[in-house]
Amino acid sequence: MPARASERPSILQIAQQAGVSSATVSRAFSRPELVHAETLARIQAVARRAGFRPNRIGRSLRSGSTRTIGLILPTLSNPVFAECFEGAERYARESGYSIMLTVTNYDPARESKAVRDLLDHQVEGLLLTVTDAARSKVLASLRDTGRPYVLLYNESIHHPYVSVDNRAAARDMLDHLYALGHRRVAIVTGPLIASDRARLRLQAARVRAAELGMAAIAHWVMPSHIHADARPLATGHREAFILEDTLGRSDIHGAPKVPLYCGGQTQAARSRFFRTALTAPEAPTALFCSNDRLAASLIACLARARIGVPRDVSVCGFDGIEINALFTPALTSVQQPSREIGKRACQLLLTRIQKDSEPRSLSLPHRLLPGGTVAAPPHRDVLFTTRGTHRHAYRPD
Amino acid sequence: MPARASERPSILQIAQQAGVSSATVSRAFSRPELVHAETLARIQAVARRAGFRPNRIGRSLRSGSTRTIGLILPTLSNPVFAECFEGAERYARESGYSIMLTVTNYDPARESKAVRDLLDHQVEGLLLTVTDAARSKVLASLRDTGRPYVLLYNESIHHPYVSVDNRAAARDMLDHLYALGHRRVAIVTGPLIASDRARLRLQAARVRAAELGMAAIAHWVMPSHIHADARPLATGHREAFILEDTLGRSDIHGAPKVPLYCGGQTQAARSRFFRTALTAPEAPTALFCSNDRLAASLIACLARARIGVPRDVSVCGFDGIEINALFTPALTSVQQPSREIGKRACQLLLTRIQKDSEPRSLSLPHRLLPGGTVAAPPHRDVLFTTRGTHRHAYRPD
DNA sequence: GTGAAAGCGCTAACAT
DNA sequence: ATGTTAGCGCTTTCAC
Repeated sequence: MPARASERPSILQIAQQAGVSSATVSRAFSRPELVHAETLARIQAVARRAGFRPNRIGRSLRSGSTRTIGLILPTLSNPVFAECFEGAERYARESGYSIMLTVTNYDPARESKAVRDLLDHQVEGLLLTVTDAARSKVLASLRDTGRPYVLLYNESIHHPYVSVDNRAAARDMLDHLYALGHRRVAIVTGPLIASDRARLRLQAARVRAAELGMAAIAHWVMPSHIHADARPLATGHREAFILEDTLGRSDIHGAPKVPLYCGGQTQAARSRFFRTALTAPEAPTALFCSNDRLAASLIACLARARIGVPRDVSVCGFDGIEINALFTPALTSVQQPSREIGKRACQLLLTRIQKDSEPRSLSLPHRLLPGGTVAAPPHRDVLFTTRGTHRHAYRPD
Repeated sequence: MPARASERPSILQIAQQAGVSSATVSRAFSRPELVHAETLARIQAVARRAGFRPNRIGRSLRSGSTRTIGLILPTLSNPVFAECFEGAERYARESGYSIMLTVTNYDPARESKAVRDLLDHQVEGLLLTVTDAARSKVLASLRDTGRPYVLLYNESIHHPYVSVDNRAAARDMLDHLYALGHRRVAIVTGPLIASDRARLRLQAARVRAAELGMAAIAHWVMPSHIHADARPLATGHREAFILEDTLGRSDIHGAPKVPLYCGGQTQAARSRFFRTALTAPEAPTALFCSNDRLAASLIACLARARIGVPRDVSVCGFDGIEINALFTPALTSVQQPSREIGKRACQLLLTRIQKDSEPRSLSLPHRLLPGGTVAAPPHRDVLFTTRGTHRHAYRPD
């Protein structure tokens, strides 16, 4: 019967009851092979009876090692990060490490505070996704502390990271759209385009569009309340987004940098916007969303405006979360190996912690997952007019 | 410029540089109002320059308080738990507490290990969801330690919890189905029916069906690979599930307790199963799934078998996760306030920690969220035969 | 308002 | 194989 919390025994009481020194009890738990079998058994018996387990705070203070790592993610509502967490957590647990986790909701102030808090807890390393690695003050100071850390999803030339090649992934999606006949594509993001990944993808997509001789890519911004973890757009949003290269170089492509704000606060206003924007002469035939949640929301939004996907417009996302396959039609996306990103980042981090090795980065392969939401562009003259059975309804056809 | 990790200064060096004792530096950080303004400023200046922040391991050891709580969840891939985490984490963070998180994948052995590990880390309390609260050995021993803890989602008469009233929620869904004309309902679960919530809902649904004069509720078990976080069914699955009342009473209702295993490993086998099972004379007209992810998988599965929802069969879930609204048609479900469950549980826990108060439980209100996947039952003679435009396709009608 | 001193629970260096 | 000793970084009396 274990003792109650208030009476939790220390190593000294166990030592006395077992008739040995505290050092021997310590060895019995941390390096049992150094202790005589009989002594070990006696200590274990006493410890079990008393409900004793070594206090890791004491151990951490003395040994200087907490066997704990910190994890900082924007949110867990997005399955991308939830899966990444699970990959990292599993690897950490199997390596004997515990995880302290906090979320930032894409707020740089929270990112800074989280880093400080976790360092105060003496985590041995940090795994984190920041909104914008290039502009993050806290990342620079984290590097200066000498504590190992690895970025998740943020590609950066100044910090170790594990990610996919966002530019290549965006290019692949553009190629896919081009191959199907699309020549006018818009990129759709939430108001959180401060995210460096989204910017990287947008920029690479624009370069690729130019290379392929496609029309310049427009940038549409969805209002925040469609996208759960978004903050409101600042007023004057048309000026709010100066898209820059996250890796520090300037955007060399001459495409328009001013985003177009999509619709207002009401469903009716958004429906009007989409019906107008998608029937204009130079309207995009495909909408490339910066992530899958946004893509799913957008499709629902278009459905309410009676705009069919992919019949009237093609839609694709980014992330390749598992739920995509359960939509009808399945969402076309670029899959990131999120679990693997978490796992490999944790592996890199633990290597750095244990061997004090050089920081390294890793680009993991992405995969284009074709779904049913992207098809050849429709002829303009049948847009919004023809009626018929939808190929992808739930019911038998 | 902060010092590198190896040279991280201690309170003593700061004291020396500031010309005060270590006690004063300590006060400057933990109770600054006790320190003279000038002294405080001097200490802060020195600390900033040296990059000093108090080591929380030292503080925890001395003060006996880590300001950390442990969180144990089955998985974060299910948005129910991800949202719950966010609710708890936010409340904890705003109260000055950090969180150590681990997942168990519904494995009781991992649950036990997680509790031990977190207690070793001297967490001040524990928030956890276990597979089966009534049978959990580790919960009983956790209670004996005297450490505060609150269960999430597990309703239990022996432990404090925050949950919805699972029986009432299941009854409400049965009433909803009944009102629409359904008289034969099957419950569909993953192989993880070891979950006490799912058992509670199944049992309450059976009782309600009897009260309403409906046919006895059958229990279908989906094979594991449809449901991401499931482990394989043991062989002899037909005998594997003896459904018992989680709260300790026996199941008084005489409905069949042996579940029916749905289909095999291939899509073709499952399609065959569903087409047969749903056209039988006494076939269910509605399928009540134990959670929303399962319901979404099932609908996709039925679609592949060319069985329309809700045209040929109605389907509903449990949890009310946000993504439900993005399916077409939207998934009918019972909503649990997951974020609120996390928040309130954390609140209860911190109260217990800070005031050493009595353990209390909380039943939060659920809400039936009608979607498009439940409709009046079809006439048997039109089942699988009529063709036509689906009301809920993405494209305009 | 500040300092001196003790010690939280443990481990590591050294001694035997 | 085990004991002795010192001390990790901090907080907390208790004194002044």
